[in-house]
Amino acid sequence: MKIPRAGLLALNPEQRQAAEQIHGPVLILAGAGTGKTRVITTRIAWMLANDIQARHILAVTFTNKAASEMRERVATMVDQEEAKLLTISTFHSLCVRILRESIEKLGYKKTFSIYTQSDQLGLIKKIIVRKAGKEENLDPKMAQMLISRAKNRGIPVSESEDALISEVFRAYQAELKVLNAVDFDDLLILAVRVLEQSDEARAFWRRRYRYIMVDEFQDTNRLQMDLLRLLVGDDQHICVVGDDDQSIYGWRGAEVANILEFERFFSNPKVVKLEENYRSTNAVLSLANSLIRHNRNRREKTLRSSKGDGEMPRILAMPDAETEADAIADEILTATRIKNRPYEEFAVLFRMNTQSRLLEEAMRRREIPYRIIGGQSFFERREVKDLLAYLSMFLNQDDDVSLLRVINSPPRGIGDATVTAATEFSIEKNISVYEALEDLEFLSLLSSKSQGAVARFTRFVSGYRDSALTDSVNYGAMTEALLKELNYTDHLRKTCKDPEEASQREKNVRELIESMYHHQGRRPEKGLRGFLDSVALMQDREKEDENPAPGVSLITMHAAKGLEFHTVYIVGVEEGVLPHTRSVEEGTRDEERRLLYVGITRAMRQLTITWCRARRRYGEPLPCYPSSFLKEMAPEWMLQEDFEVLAKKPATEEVAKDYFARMREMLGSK
DNA sequence: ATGTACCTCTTTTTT
DNA sequence: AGAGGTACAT
Repeated sequence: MKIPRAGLLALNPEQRQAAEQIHGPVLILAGAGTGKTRVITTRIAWMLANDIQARHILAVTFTNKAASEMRERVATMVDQEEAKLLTISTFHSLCVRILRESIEKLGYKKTFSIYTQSDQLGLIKKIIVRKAGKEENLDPKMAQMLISRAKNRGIPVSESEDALISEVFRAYQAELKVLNAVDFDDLLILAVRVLEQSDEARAFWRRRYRYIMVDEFQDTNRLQMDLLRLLVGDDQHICVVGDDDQSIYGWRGAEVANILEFERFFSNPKVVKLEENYRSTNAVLSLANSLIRHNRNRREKTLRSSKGDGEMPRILAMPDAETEADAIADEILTATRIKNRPYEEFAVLFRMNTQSRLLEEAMRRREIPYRIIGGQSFFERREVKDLLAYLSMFLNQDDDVSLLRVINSPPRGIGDATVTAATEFSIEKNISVYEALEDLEFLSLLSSKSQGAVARFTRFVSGYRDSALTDSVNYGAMTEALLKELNYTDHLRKTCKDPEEASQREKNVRELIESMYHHQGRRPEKGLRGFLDSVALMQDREKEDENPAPGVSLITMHAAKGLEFHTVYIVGVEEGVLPHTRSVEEGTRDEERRLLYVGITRAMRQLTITWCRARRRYGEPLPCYPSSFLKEMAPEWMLQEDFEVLAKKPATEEVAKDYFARMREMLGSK
């Protein structure tokens, strides 16, 4: 009881109001940097102090990272044992939890596999080839996007515009069911369906979660809203926290309407606005406010802070992206050397991942440590995916995608011809590929050499299957045995160009196994299945509880949401990049504006926005122009400069002093 | 069955 | 400029 009181006292009046309102629908409009996480965690503590049972509280986030952060923050405020009983989870893991319990009501098997984006893409590619041959130039990524969009909107197949895509869609969905697999969208769709169709399931889950909180509510899509409405009981204890100005996932189906028209879904909510910003200077906030004002259709908010005006944000024109990267890297190097500032205080934000390459090179040349957030996820690496596919195949024998991935990697004499034959046989007989491989009729079609190879493979798989299916299996040790049997290290050395790559991949394998032991130790009850589930849902680029590498952050504006840095550079703010050409075409300029707004509000004290006069595209140089957003922002809160002019200007006294100080330090440190 | 050389096409953001 | 896929050679 003491602790939550103290927690409440640390809040401003609006925050406190938000935290104390624990009954009925509540909408908290939390501007950037207004202490929203603190409000949520205090609110949870307050609920517990008011004798609401921990097991009845559910907090939903979008990312694993947000969930674990919240878990940690709550743990510092409340009793440890109670904290363990709280459910703090992402939408997707919540759905997995519901489905592992109740999916059989929908005629699915409980052992279903979860297909990640890349599994999904692989399957779609295969179906396109099968349905359309290669003549049809149907982009699999495009198909994937359309399918996902249709699924999220709940549009039946026939209504999709394109006939071919709708055929692919139908085939894809049927195939998933045969494979006993679900994709990310299915997790939500099926969870909603279970709750809709089964009174028993709905009652069960409503009884379980009586108080629900949702973070980053502006990012919820239709399905997530459906899920919430089904989960929220008659007493309507739901509290959502979000900021419509930071809604940047519209392209993934997020509906700003969920927050803009919250009253439509839950009547008479208590609405609290948080506008006191604890992160940035007034200069940064004024710039941000002046930009976001240009969006229509939003809940009016004006951020303010008591930090003073601070340093003037700069808008810097650069000749090209190479110079841009070099100039920023130089400046960071100087600041760290002279002012002794840690690299962690700096971040460079960009619109597209491809922009990170030049920055990385610039950092590397100067030996500036950096971390790229985003990029290829650990679990998407080839060697990691391979091993996970083996495990998934052991667990779900209908999982053809995993089987086909590993059937000849490492090579074991089962070639394309055999694989194609097995696939065709399985389709014809309506059985899984694995069953086809065991089928005597199928085997009789093969040469005796292939027969031997296939028989060796099925014997190998069945050798692991039984132990994989045992709940208490030590899967870390099992995987190590598997590695040895596969001679996987040799395989890596053979298939990698240079030994350096091979050793990096070996390291990744090692790390995967470590994370298995780790998971085994922490959640022993969940078994191998639980491990694979959490891995599939870990699209998060940072691995579980990995201590982040120190250094300058190189990060997309999307991935930067929720983070803050003393000094922020936003690069490539050009018409066509931000706003991106495609967004302009699609009529989503407002969302691009919000994206820049998110970028700006990451800065605590120093902000620099740069744009280039030229940029390479497909290797060709292309002239560029400053983003129209730059003209929308308050000129009195920005310093507009041209890097080329600046570079030629004779050094001012202070700059010269800095320079000599830097030289001295560099010489002295050697 | 495996490896290599070209050729294509690409660029948004990701739970 | 780079990745990924295809065609062809070994």
